[in-house]
Order: sequence, then structure tokens, then C-alpha cells
Amino acid sequence: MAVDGTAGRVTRRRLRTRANLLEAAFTVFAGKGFGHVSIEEVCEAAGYTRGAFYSNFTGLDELFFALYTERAELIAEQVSGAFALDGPDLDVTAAVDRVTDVLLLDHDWLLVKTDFLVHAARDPEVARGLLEHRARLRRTIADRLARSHDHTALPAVLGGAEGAAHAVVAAYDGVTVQLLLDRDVARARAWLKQLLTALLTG
Amino acid sequence: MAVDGTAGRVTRRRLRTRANLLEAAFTVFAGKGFGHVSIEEVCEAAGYTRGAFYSNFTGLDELFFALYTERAELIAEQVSGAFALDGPDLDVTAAVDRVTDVLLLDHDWLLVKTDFLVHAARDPEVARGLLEHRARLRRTIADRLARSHDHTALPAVLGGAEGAAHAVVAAYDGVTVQLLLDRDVARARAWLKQLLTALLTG
DNA sequence: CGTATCCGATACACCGATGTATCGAACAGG
DNA sequence: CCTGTTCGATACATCGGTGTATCGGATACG
Repeated sequence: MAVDGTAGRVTRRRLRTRANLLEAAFTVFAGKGFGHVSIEEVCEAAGYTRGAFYSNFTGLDELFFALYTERAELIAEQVSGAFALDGPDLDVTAAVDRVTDVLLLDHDWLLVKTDFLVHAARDPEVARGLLEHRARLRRTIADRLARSHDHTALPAVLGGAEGAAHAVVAAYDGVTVQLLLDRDVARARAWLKQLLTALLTG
Repeated sequence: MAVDGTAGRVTRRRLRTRANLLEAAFTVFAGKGFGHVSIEEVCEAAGYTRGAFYSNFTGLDELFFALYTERAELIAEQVSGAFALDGPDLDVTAAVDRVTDVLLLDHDWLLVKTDFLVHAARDPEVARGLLEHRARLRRTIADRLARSHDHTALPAVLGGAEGAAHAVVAAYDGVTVQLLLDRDVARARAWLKQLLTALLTG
């Protein structure tokens, strides 16, 4: 059995191996891409055999999903946190600075993230989940932006805070692509900051 | 032999099968993703056997590269064309309209394109090629934007026509991601238009 | 029409990965 | 410490894909 809500015993060892498998999988996925990775490779990297794998997951898909959601949740919290540090009124410029500073722009993570994107783009079920995740993130950002002390600062073309939040995500996605190719993190941060200021204080 | 500059004979049949293989590969790649596709699947979809394949390509990588560059070149021409239709002076608003109208936003193509992106992101050699392609496209856009009759129309934050072109590409990439997930082409077009106007006429 | 060449189908040998079934060892609970 | 349960290693059968070598038919050209 792989995933059972009914935990017979608490099993301490199991959690360790599961975590080890996930961490090893991240490295392997980042290196070769989800599509080109075999179960054996993951096990070898983690120092286990397939027995351990099949005892914890039903297949690569399940592991991949678990891996992604785990890390994505973490990052979403980071972004929310960067926006949340303000008082009741939001200073857009300061928020932009904080976000671009704190945002995790790790090449390996971007690789896995994009792998997951194409995976989701082919599976409506997975796409649904990912869309909801993105919608929640946008909602958070929109809420913060709505508290801006100068509402007219947001360009009207975008259509309010909702549109602005959408634009923020789009900018992030756009920067991601370039960063995936040139691997220049510093430039990406600067560029993201430019884009965001152009979009939010236009 | 697979790729020889010295064409012994002109060979008409060969070109057909090669084209057939490429077209079939596009469908198969779009459906399952580059990483999950076997040579046999491509051959079967095209109505050939592996013999034909190995006679035309050295492996899946080469075919994938050929497939991508072929279509990417086509699209780049479309975009350039949309910008080029103007007279000596560029009407930014009109150009944005044309681009968003003409731009190919086919879901299958976006899938393949993104697959190729992650592929390139892991292979510096391929990444180089892709970066150059993107740079050429940006250059074209920047040239057009520089001819705008009202230069001050471009937001200063972006840093001139170069920056603006960069922003256009980023916006396109950003919209691509959302479109991959929700498959709403009409919305994507409208959204892209909003983004571009916000960026270029800020 | 003849023929030399090319192209792609067929057959073959070879992994590598998969999933399952079984077994010994580790571990929590008493 | 003892014991029943759980976890993960090992062994096995199987399958699908790979790449190559060879052969027959198609095709361009004289």
C-alpha cells in the first residue's frame, strides 16, 4: 500500500525514507527532467532500492505531484509574507523591492516547476489544481494591492487590483523563461523589478 | 547516414517522409510530451517503421530540434510581419492590435514550445541557440518600436526600445503559461493586449 | 527501358526498466 | 527482552524500446 489515511503505526523510519526519496527526486528531476527519469535512478540517488519506492509511492507521477506541491506551497508563503509585512496601507514600491529580493529564483526549482507546468498542461485534472493554486496566490496579491494608499497609482488598463495581480504573476512567469535560459539571477531580479514597477506604477 | 551536406541525389521521396515524420512527431510530442515519447510511437503515427526514422535522423533529439526550429522560424516571421506593416512611423496601439490578432496561440504549439524550453534550459548548447533566436526577435521589435512617432510614449522605467522589446517578450511568455493551463485563447488574446498596452503606453 | 543507387521495411540481439512476490531485518509496544 | 507488525531489500518474470545489419523494392537518370 502506498497512501493510506489509516496510519496503522506512526512509523518513524518511513517518514525519513519518504523525505529522502523526495529530496533525491528533486535533484534527479532537475538534472534530467521528469520525462527522462526512471524510478531506479531516483532510488539510487536516495540510496534505496525499488522496494522502498513502491512501498511509498504508486509511481513517478504521484511522487512528482507530492514533490511539487510541497515546494510550491513553501514559495507561495514566501511571496505572501513579502506582501504582508506592511501595515494597513501598502507601499507598492517597497513591496516590489521586498518581493524581488525574497523571491526564490533557483534554477533547479524553475526547471522542476516548468516541468510540472507542461505536465499539468496535458492533464486537465492536474491543471485544475495548479490553476487553483495560482488563483489563490493572485487573490492574496490582489488583496494587498487593494490596500495601496493611492489607488489611482494602479494603471487603469489592467482593470483594478485583480488585473494588477494577474500582471504580477505574468511578469514573474515571463522572467522565469528568460532566467531558465541565461541563468543570470541578478539580471533577472533587476529585470523583474523593472517590469513590476512599470506595471504597477504606470 | 542521417545528415549530409553532400546530397548525392535530390531524392524526392526522402523529403516527403522526413516531412511526414516531423508532422507526426509534432502531434505525438504535443500529446505526450517529448520525454515520454518513443521513436516507435513517432514512426507508427507517421506510418513508417524505425528503418525510415534512423535513415533520416540520428535520434529523437535531432528530430525535436529540427521540428522546433522549423516552426519557431515561422512564428518569428509572423510577429515581424505584424510589426513591419507600418509606414516609417509606428503606431504603437495599432501594432499591438495586429500582433495580438495574428499571434499563433495554438495549445499544441505552446506545449511543444515549452517542452523545448525546458530541454534547452538543461543543455547550454541548445540554450545558446534559443537565446540567440529570442535576441533576434527582440531586436526586430526594438527596431520597430524605436520608430514610434512619439518616443516619450515608451515608459522610461523599461529603458528605451530595447527594454520595451524585452518586456513584450516577457508578456508573451507570461500569457503563454496561463494559456497552457486554462486553454482560453480568447481570454489570452485580450489579456495580452491589456498587458502590452499597459507596458508600452504606460 | 535498363540499371545503379537510394530508401525504408524486416529481423535480430540487447539491454534497461517495470511491477510483483517473497523474505529477512528493523522497530514500536508491552 | 520479546513479539507481532511494518518496512524495505532481493529475486524473478516480463515487456518495450533501442540500434544495427541486411534485403527487396522504389526511384532518378541515361
